[in-house]
Amino acid sequence: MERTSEGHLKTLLRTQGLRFTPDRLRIFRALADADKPVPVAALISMVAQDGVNQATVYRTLEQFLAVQVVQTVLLKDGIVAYELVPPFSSHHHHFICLDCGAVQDLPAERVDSALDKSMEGTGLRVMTHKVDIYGQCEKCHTPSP
Amino acid sequence: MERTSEGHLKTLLRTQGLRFTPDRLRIFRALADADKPVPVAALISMVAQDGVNQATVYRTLEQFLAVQVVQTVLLKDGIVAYELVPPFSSHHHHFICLDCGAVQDLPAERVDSALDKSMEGTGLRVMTHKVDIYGQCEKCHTPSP
DNA sequence: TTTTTTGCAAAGATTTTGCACCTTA
DNA sequence: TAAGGTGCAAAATCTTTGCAAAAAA
Repeated sequence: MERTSEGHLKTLLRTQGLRFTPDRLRIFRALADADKPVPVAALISMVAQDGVNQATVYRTLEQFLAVQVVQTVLLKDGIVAYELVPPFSSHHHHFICLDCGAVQDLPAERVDSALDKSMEGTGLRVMTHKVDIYGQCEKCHTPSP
Repeated sequence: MERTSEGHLKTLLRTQGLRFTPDRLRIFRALADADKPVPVAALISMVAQDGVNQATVYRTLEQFLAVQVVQTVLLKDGIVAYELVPPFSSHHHHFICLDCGAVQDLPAERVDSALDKSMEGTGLRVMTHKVDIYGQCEKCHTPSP
């Protein structure tokens, strides 16, 4: 049986009563290739080359969000971007540079356990979380003329 | 000298070459009163009662964001909301219910220190961070017919 | 009095929709 | 062939702008 990420997408979509179509796969691949959060506008132009209509992108993102294929992330200046979530990508956190807007992934383990511990006994049922750290990346705080 | 939050806002705005106006104060108060992240649309209607124009809300949020009076937060379904940041509000994290969308603040200490530790030696200059935890609030996972 | 802010209403963008046609399962 | 998905273009929304009048410093 298929063990690829795309195979898993196919299974997941079908399980949810959705179809595995060429357009959906193209959108999925664009997100996988980008390997960082992508704003809708950027995603639209990325897949436009493959002939995917923008209405399809909006509709697909809504579905992907509903079935947990993607999640939204806030970039600098309040721009919303989309990225794949586990198991389509690794669980990680973000470092967002407030100067240049670059986003880099951070391994999540260290923070995760502290986070879990801090939620014990709250009566809240934790399903997932997002940690975004903001500051200056190396490039932006390195001395320059 | 003034020690109130509004006094501080006044000082901050002036320091940044911005003016302390009635409309800006109204918007600030609406956010303070809400005491939780407010989507733009909601903020617009809240202050509309006080006669604040919607263009003013957009312009003010942009300035408040620039001078760090507010920050953006992502609610369920990718809705962007605004909330005051320290020292205008306490530093905290969010718990967002994936069922009903309710947001509640969580004390931040426990996670913060783990977070700081995890960033040591990365070469990144941390300025702030956001931690959003998603799951089901008590109401939503309490047994019901 | 100088500089910024605001209102208004129009312009521009972004998203959503309806419906006929095409695909997947 | 039944249930979804997609394209298209219009409609509905949401945001931004220009400019003249009003307000802050």
